[in-house]
Amino acid sequence: MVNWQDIDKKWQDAWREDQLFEVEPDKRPKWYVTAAFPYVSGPCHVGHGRTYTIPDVIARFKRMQGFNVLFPMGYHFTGTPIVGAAKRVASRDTKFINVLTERYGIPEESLKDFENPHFYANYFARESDLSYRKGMEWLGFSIDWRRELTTVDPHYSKFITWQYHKLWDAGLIVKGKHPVKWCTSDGNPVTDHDLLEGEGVETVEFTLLKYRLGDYVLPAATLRPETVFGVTNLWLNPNVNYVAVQVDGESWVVSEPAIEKLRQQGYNVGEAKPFKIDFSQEVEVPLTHKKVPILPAVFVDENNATGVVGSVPAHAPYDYIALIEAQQQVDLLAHSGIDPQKVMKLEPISLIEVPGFGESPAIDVVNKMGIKRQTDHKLEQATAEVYRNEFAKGKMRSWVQGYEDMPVSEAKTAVREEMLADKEAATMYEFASRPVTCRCGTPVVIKIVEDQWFLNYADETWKSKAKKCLASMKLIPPESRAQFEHTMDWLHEWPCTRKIGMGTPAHWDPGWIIESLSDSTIYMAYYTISHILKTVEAGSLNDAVFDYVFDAKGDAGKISADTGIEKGKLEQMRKEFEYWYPLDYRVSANELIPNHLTFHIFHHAQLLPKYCPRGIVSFGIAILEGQKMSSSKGNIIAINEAVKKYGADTVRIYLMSVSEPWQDMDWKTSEVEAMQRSLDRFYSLAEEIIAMPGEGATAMGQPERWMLSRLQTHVKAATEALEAFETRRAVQHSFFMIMQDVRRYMKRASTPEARTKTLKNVLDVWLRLLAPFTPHTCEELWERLGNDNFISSTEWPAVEEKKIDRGVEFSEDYVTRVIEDIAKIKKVIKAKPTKVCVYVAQDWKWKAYLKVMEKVRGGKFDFGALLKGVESELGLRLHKADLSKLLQQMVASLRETAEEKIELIKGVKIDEFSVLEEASDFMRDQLGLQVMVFISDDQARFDPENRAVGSIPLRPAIYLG
RNA sequence: GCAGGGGUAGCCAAGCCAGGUCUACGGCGCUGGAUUCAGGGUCCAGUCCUUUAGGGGUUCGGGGGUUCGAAUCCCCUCCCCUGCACCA
Repeated sequence: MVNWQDIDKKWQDAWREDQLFEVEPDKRPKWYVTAAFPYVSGPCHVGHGRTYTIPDVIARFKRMQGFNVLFPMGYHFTGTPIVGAAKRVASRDTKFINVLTERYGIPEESLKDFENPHFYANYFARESDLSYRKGMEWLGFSIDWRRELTTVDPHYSKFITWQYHKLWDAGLIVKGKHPVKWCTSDGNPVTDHDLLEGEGVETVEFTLLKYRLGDYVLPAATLRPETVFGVTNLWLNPNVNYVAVQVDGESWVVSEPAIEKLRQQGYNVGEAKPFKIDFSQEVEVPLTHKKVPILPAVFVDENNATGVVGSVPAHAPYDYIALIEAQQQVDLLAHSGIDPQKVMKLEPISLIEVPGFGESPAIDVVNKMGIKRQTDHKLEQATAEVYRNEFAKGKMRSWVQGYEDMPVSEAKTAVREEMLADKEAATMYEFASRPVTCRCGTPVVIKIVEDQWFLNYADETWKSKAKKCLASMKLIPPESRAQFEHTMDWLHEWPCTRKIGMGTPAHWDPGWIIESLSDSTIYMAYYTISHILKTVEAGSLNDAVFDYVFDAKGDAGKISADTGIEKGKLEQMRKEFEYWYPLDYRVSANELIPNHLTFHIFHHAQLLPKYCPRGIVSFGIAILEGQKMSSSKGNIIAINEAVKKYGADTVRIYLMSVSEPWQDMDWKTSEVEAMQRSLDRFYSLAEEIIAMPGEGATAMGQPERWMLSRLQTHVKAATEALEAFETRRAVQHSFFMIMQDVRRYMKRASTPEARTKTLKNVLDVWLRLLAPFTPHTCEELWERLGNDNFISSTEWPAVEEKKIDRGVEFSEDYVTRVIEDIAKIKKVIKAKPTKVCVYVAQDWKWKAYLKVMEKVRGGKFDFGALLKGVESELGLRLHKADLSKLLQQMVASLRETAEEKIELIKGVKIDEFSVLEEASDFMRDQLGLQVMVFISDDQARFDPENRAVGSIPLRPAIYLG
């Protein structure tokens, strides 16, 4: 058994002592990669391990290719979750405390410290065994730790201040209103983490259509303002208490719960008085100015928006059903003073035309689903179906004045805007589903925050710069480009400040803090100078310093005099930045494409326009035994546990081989254990090879040429794979496939001397191919192989094209195929054979075969002509029937053969007899049978059942006896 | 709804862009055998059905089409996952 932990430590120490990964600009070409720094709200687990192993593997690969590689790391402290977690500790949230104490082993008595967000963050950033720093060190990452940063470092804040000065000056920061989830009891915005129920619920924007009743306004909430043309009546719930209330100088009638919502959303709301609904009255529809009745309906929910609903039965299943019900019980309605005549006269008014539906989509769907009552839950589904189809495929009917034939998707905003402009409508936000409740138990409302600061990603000039940058970038996987493009088109103002959390205050309005997705867009540039900044007083940093470093503005001497920073340091920083930038690859999760990764491009395009990033790799998510990982619930495997149990290299190579970076990754313990055993086996095999005596020069036989050809095939494939970040494919070739080939070769080698020489040759290349994945193991074996340098800084194996021998590989495949055929027959027959005779096709059959090849490739051909041609050209005296049968077999087999392979067969001109002769010992070992090889027309052959006549090229006849 | 991704044998998963070498890489699991053999490890073999001579049949979400030939190309359809903003 190998002691992985000892090997890990030995080499991690050696790399550190040698400062192998602490890099400075030099003559070599540079290669710069960063991964999104972790948000340090919990332990470093195997999901993070995967995220950071990918750049490390590529960094190691590039380093071996001769690049000067920079791979830095930092920690994200900014934002609310860390503060939120600290708060949960302070409030002694039982569930959360249990995770911390029981799952993460934090002693009860130190919980007090965790109430401090800084302590909390630091604990998981670098202090504890669960920390990112330790996890990354234990995995052997080739990080330049001198450049480590956190986003609350005073130096970093200076950098962010510079960044936002530039954005401010460019006019890209704007002020506006913004809806947030708000707890009226805490008086604070709430994040999803703060919710008791209603996590992930979306906010929808209702249009309030102002129906008029004398001096009163009944604001009916709708998501579909364009249907105002089809209104037949208004719905109010007779069981709901409505109130009259002054709203922005008008008298609105709404349900009671709506009052507070309107107030939070910036309306000037006065005193509320009870309002008695008089169902005998009629209201005036906005825009169309039609008079319509008010009818009672129980489906109207007082908690949804205003509790007032307009009725469009032709296009809303709820409205249609409610209307039918009303018409079925007009007598009852009469008690409320409603004129039955009027109700009976109401008819759905269709205003939208949808292909595939009749006059009224709502009626179609209701009938199809067999819905009879307004309390039927299927109405939800029916509504969704109608809305979806009308929005996607519908257009306004030609009678709708001003919107004739307009697609519904356009009419929706157009009608809304017209009505808003005429003050016939207003806006109200509401949750898409309820209830939404704060942890404190209070219902959450939507508040419109005034004075919110936004980054104006809608700015067309900025957008086009970003798009130009994107167009020049390499994206992995390529499919992500569509997503980036879509995001760029759709992105508009992004709220860039927060009231709570750690971070850098906004210089223009210090009550606000730059939020976390806005202070992490160009920190890759900061890494290039981070280690030098650490030797400088944060207080001495100003915009001029950063302008000089990042934009070559100003004079180093003058800046030095103004700030007291040594001129040499300023120049060194400028040099570092120029050398390392632009960034070669940014690696991050694909869920960050809609924000962080796109922001990264935007900010570079604006602030460092000469240094557009060159590429982005987007990862899939990580799951654990099929379950979503969650730090706050403790459903994770910490790096620290994994490394202790399996060793760094098993974890690394497992993470890299289980799926490609952009696919989802599932950590499965049983497979990790299998991986560890494989690595164990590899280690013993390597030791065995190293211990093989001597290395005398010797002739290379067919098996040796095959082995070296296969090796080169794998070198080539692995190199191509790593260039494209395909870690899984690279491991498949570098580890598993070479292993398979070596195993076969060891049984096949022509002489012990050739075997030793070949295997040592293979091992030398093999270790280098594996070094990016399993660097500790490879260093150890590299040393044992007698090398005195680090494998981490040795050369990546070059592809030796001339050793790739497709002919040899084809011959070996042929041997394998023959063995398989014999084994198949052996399995199927009853008797227990002791020997096998193999009869390979004689010369004339090959000639005929090549001839068939010519004919078959074109598709249809004249078989009779072929038969005649072969017969006369080769001067054969066979029975026509026999020849015909053979040729037909050849045709059938060639028909199924790919063009490429046919070319190979023609090129190789394999000598079946000598190939099988040479391999006969191997065949004997594999089959447990004595093996004899004959050419089919050999008169002296042993052939008791006259099988040889049936041989065709590449498909020898076989006799078992 | 919008955008993106995906459905492959017991499970995970490759192949699909550039149609034939695909019963379909690899791994896990399972079965059998070997091993100075502890039911562990390692090694070998097998793992859709069927077959006493290398054969045959049925498979790649469902349906249809193109082709001598389709997991791979085209059309339709069903289902699943992710993101959609103040959450990093």
